[in-house]
Amino acid sequence: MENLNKRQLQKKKTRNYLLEVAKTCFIKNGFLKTTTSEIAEKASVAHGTLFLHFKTKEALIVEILDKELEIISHQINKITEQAENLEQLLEKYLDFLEEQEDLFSVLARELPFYSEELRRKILFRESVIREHFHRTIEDGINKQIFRACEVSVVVTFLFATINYYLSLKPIFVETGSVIKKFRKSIVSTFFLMLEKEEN
Amino acid sequence: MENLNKRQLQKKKTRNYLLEVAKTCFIKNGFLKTTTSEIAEKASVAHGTLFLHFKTKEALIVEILDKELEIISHQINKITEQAENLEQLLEKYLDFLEEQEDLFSVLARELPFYSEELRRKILFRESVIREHFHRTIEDGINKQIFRACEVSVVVTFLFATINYYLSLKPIFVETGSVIKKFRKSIVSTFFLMLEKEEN
Amino acid sequence: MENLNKRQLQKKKTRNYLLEVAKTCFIKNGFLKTTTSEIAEKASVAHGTLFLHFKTKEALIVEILDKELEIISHQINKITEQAENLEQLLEKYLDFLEEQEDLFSVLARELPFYSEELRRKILFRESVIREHFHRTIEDGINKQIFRACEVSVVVTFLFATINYYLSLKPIFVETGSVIKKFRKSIVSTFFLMLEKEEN
Amino acid sequence: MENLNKRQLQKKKTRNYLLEVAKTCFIKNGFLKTTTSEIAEKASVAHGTLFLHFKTKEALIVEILDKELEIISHQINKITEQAENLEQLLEKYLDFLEEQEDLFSVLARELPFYSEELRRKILFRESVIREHFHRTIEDGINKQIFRACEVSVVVTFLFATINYYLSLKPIFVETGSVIKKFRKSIVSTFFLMLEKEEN
DNA sequence: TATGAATGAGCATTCATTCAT
DNA sequence: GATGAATGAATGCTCATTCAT
Repeated sequence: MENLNKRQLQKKKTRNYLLEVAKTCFIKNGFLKTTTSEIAEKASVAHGTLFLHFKTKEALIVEILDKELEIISHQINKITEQAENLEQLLEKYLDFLEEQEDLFSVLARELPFYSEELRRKILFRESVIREHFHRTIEDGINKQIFRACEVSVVVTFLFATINYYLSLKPIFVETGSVIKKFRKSIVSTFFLMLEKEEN
Repeated sequence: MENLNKRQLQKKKTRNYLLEVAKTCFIKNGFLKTTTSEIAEKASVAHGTLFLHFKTKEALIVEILDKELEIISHQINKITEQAENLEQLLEKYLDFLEEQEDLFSVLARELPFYSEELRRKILFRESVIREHFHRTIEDGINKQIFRACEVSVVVTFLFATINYYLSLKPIFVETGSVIKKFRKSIVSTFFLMLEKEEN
Repeated sequence: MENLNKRQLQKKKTRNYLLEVAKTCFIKNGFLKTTTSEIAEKASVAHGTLFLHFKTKEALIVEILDKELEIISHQINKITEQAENLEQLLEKYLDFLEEQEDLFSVLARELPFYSEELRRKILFRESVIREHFHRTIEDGINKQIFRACEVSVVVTFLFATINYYLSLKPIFVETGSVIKKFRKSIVSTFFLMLEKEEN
Repeated sequence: MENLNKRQLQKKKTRNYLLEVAKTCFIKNGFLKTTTSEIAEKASVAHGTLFLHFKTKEALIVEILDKELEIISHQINKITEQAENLEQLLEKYLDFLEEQEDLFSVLARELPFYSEELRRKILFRESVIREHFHRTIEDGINKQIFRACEVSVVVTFLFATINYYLSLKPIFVETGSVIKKFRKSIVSTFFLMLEKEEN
């Protein structure tokens, strides 16, 4: 019994280590340019071992992103419950992106090149978050705090802009966070689309 | 001497033809997926001939985009000269993008993967039209037609959104133009950031 | 002591179960395409357990076929005892093949790829039934029922033809039995070699 | 012009050399077990060079077999014209097989494992030859030289038997030709199915 | 100058077998 | 005895680039 647990533990440990190493590689060179043998070598396991834990390279990517996206999904859910207004929601979302900025930067760049399935998964997770924004904005419009607008397009403007900064990160900052650098501007400009002039 | 000129002429002709063919391939599949032998074959020249005219695949990409960017520059200048107000400017810019949407779609997708040099060149051309938006908006603010705002960020929101639709074009439309599909929404939402409420 | 016996019993049970499962896999995809991990998975034992019972994949094949050949031998003996003439012998042999056609189809296909040892074993069992055909035909010749001929070659013609239909089974039938489909033709053509013209 | 010819010549030379080396490897180890890198190594060219001349391993196999089968097809056509009777036809066919026995031995063994396409091609060539036999036998029946029979099954008995000896060649002879060894028996037994008793 | 045959490092994936637990 | 994680050599195939002709 204990023996079994030890084994399972060891496997999970290796698996998690591989995920960790792979994530580092992916962040450094992107998913597309990272090779499976590179990951195996950096993790000091045989090349074949990688495929024991993950059926394909694609599956490995999915695993990493699913894990990351789920975390963010959970945390966003918490925030939506806690966040009392749109500004708080946006600020918290930007906090998350900033924390994992290197990963999301790669994602923003490479998304159009992923397989249909992977793209779908990523966009689905994003859409969940988008929906929170959507609802909060609609709420504000109904309460006449925000101006009437095409809500989904407004949300697209926001996500597109974040995506833009992330994907071109190396152009905007030599080191450090792009989100941090443009956070204030993003937030204030975003609210231009929503706030009534007298505010 | 005349012989030499003839040769040079022929060489230039071949070079231009190669650029033309390569552009077609590029638009169809993107530079990353286009192979040098594919271009050579479609141009009916030897594979090696390509490397006689262009030292590397990267150099070929640079050359094509340089040429294309020249044309784009001209057209942008025309647009900026003709447009009498911001709305006209934006509409004409979108007309222009729609005309060459396949090219810009590839560019939007692949930009982050190009070399620093190439990226800089492309972004420089973009900055020309951007600047015109910038000036026109500032004008409007000074004339109190538009609201006060961080002009450069507002412009980034616009370009980021256009970029977003272009880069994910296959997701948004099966066939036809993304720009056409979202033009109205883009324009009206963009002006939300600028127009005073009573307008 | 009793404990040990229990263990040995258990081991034998597992071993037999593995043989059974492996046989199923073998019949479905052939030995060459069947992987050891596939067998282990289907038998719900660890991959390594397979190699505890059978030193190599080859040894496993040998074991399975040995067991199967034993059964076949018994049935062949039954056939030879019951059959009163050549026609009955052939019909009963074809019955037997039809019953286990999937197994014999794989065997016919893969025989040339097995190890010398294994091939010898299989061919030895075949030679038992062959011999019976041989004797029965010789009897017929002596009794002047059949024509004079090289008996062993005539028998080879028969077994080769059966083997041919079995090994190319998927070409001859989409579903169902090849033996059934060609049985009549095989029988009548086989007797062409033996029967006197006036028959 | 001459330069061009030299080039083309060199390419054809390499190609033919690769075919030659590949054929040797295939005869030695079979198509299935021979690897592309093994062929390349033995031919002293880069691994990639193989794929310059032959798109896939399958294409290489097809090429080799097509070449061989075409030769035999042509020669068989000649013989049919020349051969005045079935015996001559069969003897000449066996001559061919004997000449290329090692290759046809591999073919007989591996045919069931080839891709649908390849199998089709091989069986098509064989069917052309079969047809000659078919027609010649039918002729003989009409002329009342041969007995009435299911001609196609009789032909199958012949080809199946040849196939059987070829595929199990290593069992029947340690060295030398199986066809040679069993030629006489095959011929005489085959004619048992056809000849009238008084002949 | 133009050619195009040749290169060879690189890729994701498979699988019988081993061995520490 | 049983496990199953780990191994690593091997596979068919790609493609930007080179260089002898």
